[in-house]
Amino acid sequence: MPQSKVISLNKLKVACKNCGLAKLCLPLGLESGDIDQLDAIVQRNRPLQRGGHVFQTGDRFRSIYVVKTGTIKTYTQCPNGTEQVVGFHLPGEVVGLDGIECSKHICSAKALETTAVCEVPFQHLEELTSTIPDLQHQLFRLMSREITKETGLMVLLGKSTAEERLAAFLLSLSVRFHNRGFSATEFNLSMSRQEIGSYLGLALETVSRLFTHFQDEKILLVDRKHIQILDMDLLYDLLSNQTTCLDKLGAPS
Amino acid sequence: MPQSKVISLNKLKVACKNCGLAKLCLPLGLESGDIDQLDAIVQRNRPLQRGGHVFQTGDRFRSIYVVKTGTIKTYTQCPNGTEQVVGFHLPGEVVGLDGIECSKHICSAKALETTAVCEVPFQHLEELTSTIPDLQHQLFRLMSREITKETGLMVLLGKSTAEERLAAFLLSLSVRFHNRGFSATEFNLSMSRQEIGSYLGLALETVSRLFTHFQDEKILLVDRKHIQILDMDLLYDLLSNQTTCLDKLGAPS
DNA sequence: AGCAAGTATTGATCTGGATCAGATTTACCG
DNA sequence: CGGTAAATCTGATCCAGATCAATACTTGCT
Repeated sequence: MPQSKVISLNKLKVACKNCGLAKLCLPLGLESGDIDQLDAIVQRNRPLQRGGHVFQTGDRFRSIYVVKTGTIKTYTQCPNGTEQVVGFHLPGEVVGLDGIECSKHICSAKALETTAVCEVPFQHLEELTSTIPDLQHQLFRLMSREITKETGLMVLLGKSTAEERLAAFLLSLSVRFHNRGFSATEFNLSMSRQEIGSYLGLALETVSRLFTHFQDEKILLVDRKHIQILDMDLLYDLLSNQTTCLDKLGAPS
Repeated sequence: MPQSKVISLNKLKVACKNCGLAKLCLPLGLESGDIDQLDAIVQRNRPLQRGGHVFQTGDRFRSIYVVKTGTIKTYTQCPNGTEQVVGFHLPGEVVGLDGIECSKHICSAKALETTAVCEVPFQHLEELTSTIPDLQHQLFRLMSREITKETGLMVLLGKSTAEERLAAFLLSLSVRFHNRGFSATEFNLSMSRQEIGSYLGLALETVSRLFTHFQDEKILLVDRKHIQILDMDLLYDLLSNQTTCLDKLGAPS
């Protein structure tokens, strides 16, 4: 069916094929024709405002979502009202895989800033993975990464000091930004101290103090949400007796 | 090809079809013929002695493994020599999924007692999942469960007190034993206090003291590795202000 | 602009659980 | 068996980080 040129171009522009994140995302390792098939099932809805939910705890599981631009945090709500952050998700990272098991989401996902996500209906995806072995393999790899990432965080939470946790967190962000073509040494945090603390199992005051401390040590330059890493080596040194390699904290291999 | 009756019977005996764990394992939801196909690729090697390794960190990833009898612990080694336990795996639970991403294992898996595992070569499994949608779905579910399980543990490690952690651990074991047809209130721990502590992010002394404390409170009866839960309700109460539902700590939904 | 509400910093104090140390019990093995 | 190593328990001390508290700084709202 013929379509107007304008629409075609528009579609082309947002296609997986032309997406800068393709090598971090589901299309990795796929042939051109296969990417087109994947493309056909991906839904690109209008971007979420800060605070908007991708899904919430208890929602029926229908799709997985890939962050295109912006940042997503995933979190669970405790009975006493407090929330516990379980992940921060940068462009190219998948959210919602937790929902497969019970056909409903067991955490909530909300945008920390204006954020665009690609929605991939899971039933369609499963049909595709049956016929495209490379896609199946890539989905297994993404899920496996999710597992290793969380294992790494468990180790970090189980054993490390506050200093080591924040260092690991910053280095993880640094590596992930770098892999997405951004600076490894200078970036903006899209999450609050409170959220960082919740994620790392620390009080927000401790996070704040550590930023000050890292600044005193000339490791960082901190201006509110803006972070500049002055001495990458010192930051790495803080992790020297950790198992936790950065690839287990969200950096792709 | 005809085979002697003895061998046939023998094979039948260990077939997935006749395995009591089938409903916890890969065959869940599969039709009879499909189970046979799965069965054909499963390798059942001789049981491991206590301390024997299923795989070690850095090993090339070839297979995933399902515990048939016994217990497996997975752990990582820190540069300073200490080890960090990342999981305990009971019959019907899968180990090795972490290896998919980088084609090598990022943790080690060792038997805590005499343990039999079913080895499932992953390449063969991927070929099968392409042609058996139910099997593909079940594998996705198992991986999703792994993710939610670890998320639950992260939350536990991030926020909870020592008491809450041990309570959650014991209840998780209780539920899992129960699902496997064993008593929910009386069981033997196959791991040491040290290993429990490592897993829960606690010192072994703390674990020991908590067992004593739970016994004083008439919640448990502890005799070395033998545990009897006297008051299940009190144990649950300790978790009352936790997000962590037990299904996130390894209990199937 | 000016108020209100959230967010961050900094200081003072307190405590849960780590660490250190010793005694006791249990498992292993020649 | 007895002897040695490993695991467990228990007590005493200490400290990293939580909690409480007060003060700024930011941001949005009317």
